[in-house]
Amino acid sequence: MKAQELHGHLDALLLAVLEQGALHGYAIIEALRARSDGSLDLPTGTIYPALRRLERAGHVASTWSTVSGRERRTYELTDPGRQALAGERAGWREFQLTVGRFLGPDNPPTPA
Amino acid sequence: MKAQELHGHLDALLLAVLEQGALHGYAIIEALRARSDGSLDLPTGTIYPALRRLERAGHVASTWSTVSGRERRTYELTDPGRQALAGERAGWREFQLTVGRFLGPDNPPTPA
DNA sequence: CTTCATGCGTAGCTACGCTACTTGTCAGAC
DNA sequence: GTCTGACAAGTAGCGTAGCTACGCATGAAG
Repeated sequence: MKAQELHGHLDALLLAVLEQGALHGYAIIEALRARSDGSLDLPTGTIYPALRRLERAGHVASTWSTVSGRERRTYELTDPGRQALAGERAGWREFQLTVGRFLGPDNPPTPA
Repeated sequence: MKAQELHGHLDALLLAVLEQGALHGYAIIEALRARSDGSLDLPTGTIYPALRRLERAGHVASTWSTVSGRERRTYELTDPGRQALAGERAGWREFQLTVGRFLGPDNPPTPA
C-alpha cells in the first residue's frame, strides 16, 4: 500500500493503537504492522516526529524508562487524546462515505 | 471536511468524475461539490494543476472549445485513464479496509 | 568480533493541496 | 454607462507532513 495516502490519517491511527494501552515507539510500529497484516510498515522517520506532534498537541504523554539497558519512551493516550480520537473516528467515517460515493464499487450515480 | 485528507486520493476522484462523461475544469469542481453534497468544495488552484498532472500522465486528454465567447478546456478519460481508475478503486478498497481496521466503529481487537 | 534486532532521534527532500492572485467574457443591476 | 458577479482558465508561492537516509547506543547470537 502506498503509505503517502495516509496523509492526514496517521495521527488517528497512532491514537487508535494507543487506545488499547501504552506503548513505546518501536512497539507502535510493530503493532501497526501486525494489525494491518503487514500493509502498514512505517519508518521511524514517520512515527517519531508524529508522536512528538501528538505530544505537543497534548494528545499523548510520554515517560522514559530503561529496559535491560535500553532507553524507552512510552506513550499513553491522554483524555484530550481520547476525545481527539473520537473526533478522528467521526472524520474518518465522513471521509470514507464521501470518497466512497465516488470510488465505491457500487457507485454508478446514473445506472439504469 | 478537511480537504487536506484528500492527499493522494484526489486523482482518483477526478478520474471517477470523468468516468461519467467529459467535463471542463469548472464543471468538474461543480460536479464534485454536487455529488458530495457540498463536502468537497475544491479551489481551482487544486483542480487545474491536478488535471495537468493527469494529462501529463496520459490518464485524461483535453480539447479546447469556445462556448459563448468563453474558452473551455474539456477533459475526457483515456483508456489508460480507465485502467488507472480501476487500480485506484482497488487501492481505495484496500486503504479503506486497512484504516478501517483501526478507526472502524466496531474495531476493538480486545473487547471482552 | 561482527552482525543483527532493539530503540531513539534528526536533517533534508519531495509531493501535493491551498491561498491568493491575474486575465478575460458576458449578463444583469443601478 | 458602469459596476458587480457568475463563468472559465491559469500561476506563484506556501505549508504540511510523510519519506529517505543517516547517526548513535545496547545486548544477544554466531
